[in-house]
Amino acid sequence: MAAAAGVSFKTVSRVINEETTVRAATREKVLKAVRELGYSPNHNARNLRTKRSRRIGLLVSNPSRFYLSELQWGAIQRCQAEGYSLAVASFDTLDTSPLLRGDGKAMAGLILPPPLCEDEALLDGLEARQIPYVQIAAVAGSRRGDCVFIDDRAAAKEMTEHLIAQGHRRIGFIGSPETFAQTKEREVGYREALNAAGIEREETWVRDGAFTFESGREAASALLDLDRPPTAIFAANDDMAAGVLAESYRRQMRVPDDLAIAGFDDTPLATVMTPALTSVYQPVSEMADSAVGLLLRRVREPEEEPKQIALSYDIRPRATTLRQ
Amino acid sequence: MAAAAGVSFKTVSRVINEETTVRAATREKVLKAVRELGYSPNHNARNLRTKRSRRIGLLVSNPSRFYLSELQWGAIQRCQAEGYSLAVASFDTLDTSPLLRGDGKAMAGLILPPPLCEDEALLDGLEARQIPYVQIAAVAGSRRGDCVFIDDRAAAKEMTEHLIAQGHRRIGFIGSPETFAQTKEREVGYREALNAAGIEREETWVRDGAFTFESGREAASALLDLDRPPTAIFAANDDMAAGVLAESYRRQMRVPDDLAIAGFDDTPLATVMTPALTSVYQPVSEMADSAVGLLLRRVREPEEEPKQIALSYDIRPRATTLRQ
DNA sequence: CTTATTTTTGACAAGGTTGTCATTATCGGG
DNA sequence: CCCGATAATGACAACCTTGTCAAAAATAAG
Repeated sequence: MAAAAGVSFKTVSRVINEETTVRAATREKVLKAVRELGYSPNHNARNLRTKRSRRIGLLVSNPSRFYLSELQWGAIQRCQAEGYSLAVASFDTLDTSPLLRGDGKAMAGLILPPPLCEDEALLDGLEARQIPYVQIAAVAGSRRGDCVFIDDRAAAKEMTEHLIAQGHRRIGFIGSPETFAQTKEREVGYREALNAAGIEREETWVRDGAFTFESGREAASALLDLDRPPTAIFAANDDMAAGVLAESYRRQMRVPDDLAIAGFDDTPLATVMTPALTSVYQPVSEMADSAVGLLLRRVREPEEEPKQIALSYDIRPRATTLRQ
Repeated sequence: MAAAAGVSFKTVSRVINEETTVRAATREKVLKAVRELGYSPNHNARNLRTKRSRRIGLLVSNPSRFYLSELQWGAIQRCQAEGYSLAVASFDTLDTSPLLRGDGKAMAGLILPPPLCEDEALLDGLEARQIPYVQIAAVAGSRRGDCVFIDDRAAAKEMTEHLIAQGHRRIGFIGSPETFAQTKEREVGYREALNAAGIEREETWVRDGAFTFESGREAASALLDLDRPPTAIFAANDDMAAGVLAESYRRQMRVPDDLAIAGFDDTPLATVMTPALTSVYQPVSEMADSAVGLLLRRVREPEEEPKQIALSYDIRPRATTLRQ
């Protein structure tokens, strides 16, 4: 390669790395040879020498989270634009994850979607090894480093307000057990909206689900069996909302007239259901883009203050809450 | 590291690579030091020296393909089990894809889901560069190398037979334009089943869709507007089937009594719809597992004959076709 | 046209690993 | 207990880059 251009391999290196100390004529000569030979630098040798890597890792623990594929797509786009590549790995424990073994610097940084973004032990381990990371959608209390998120509480509050605006006073909520902080935030938003509207909330209106269609259906069944059942149900994700819809069909209730239904996440499911599901849209691929941006910033400026970026959500009212 | 075990770094290398020429006592000594120091080999140095890579690339062009996330999950599991890592990249053209630049051997091999698996130019390029690849779900005519697939034609035939068994004689099909080979295979299976059952098919029963919910709904609308509309509609994917269901709601038809609906792919959507959608299940994560297996085999034995693995599909009859 | 200064280029080492080959340790047999 | 054969280990080079520093070339100044 160097021979083809009639220069030393060091000069080639300089051209590749866009150093300024190369004469224009020489640069042209090298670039021409690069094109003709289809040369491109060896990543392994590069990374070995510089002890840096141009790879970003996306750590996943639960593939069913709908937005992983969209998150990933966004991350890929940005990574490639920046000359990085994206590796995806499933995460078991800090020690067994192959991404964290290797020479530690196998990855320039890691993207941590929930629930990993709230795994204290993992974050500790990463900090100890000085591996940059970005938390995706971590809740307020657990934002330790760079983080990208939406305000789940405000979004849930706004959605509940939407239901209230549709004339509902008895509104059920299907959430999750204590351990899922993000869902708990959504529940808090729901409560806040009811309080703000002066609606006296009954404890029986809130049920725990398990994020699945079936758990949503069961929770809906319990809610609708109440003596004075809710006229609207807000589920903390779309799958559970789909379960609510299924239960309303079973009971031959009309949606939204007998029962209004709202979901959260605005998964592809929402627009494919019949009637279409009112839901909260999150700009997932934008989140991914920002996450990669934060990661690269930290790679370049390791000592900067952590930055936490709130992106804007969007209530998407559809047929399950809008009377015609 | 070598010092800690009291041996040369070469002996450490031998232990790590499980070479047989190390005495048991020495091996133990080294392994102990490895554990204590949390040592693990530097991938870059390794790959640099061996000119091999322990990374597998998953090339994607269209993130909306439902099964990508499941395919990927299966691939990750197998890769990690084999000590490989998985990189995901979006593919534009052969020249611009960063996976193919680099020193060519940046990847041990590539997984090509549709429609990339049928991109002749891409396959040519990979063969020229001697980069191993596996085609996922390529149709019969375009299986050039190692390939993992299901028999789309037989599956569609079987699904159509299921509809016939439910008493349907007028069965519509929503497919795709000529260019989507896999969908065309499904259409052929559908035709075969009708022929085999002695049903005289009418040309108007087949409509082209665009894989989306909305295109499914439109195609269904056209089919149901026919003078003698079909009593069952088989859509070539689940999204379009969901569109058919939406249209049947709009027309206040009862499913499956007035109209039976079948989909293909058995996406998460199928079980979350109401009523649940009859669909064709593909063992996607098993496909991914096999694909990685084929890739590793080719890495080890580059000259072996290409192997083409047909995996078994499964008709999943649900409420959209089963009368109670 | 020469010298001093600055810009551009090249030589060499190093990064952590594996392959090759030489050396050392161990074992079995006399 | 010694010798030869075999098993285990180590020394050194190489993989392809980049960082450092010295050398060469170009430019400016006199």
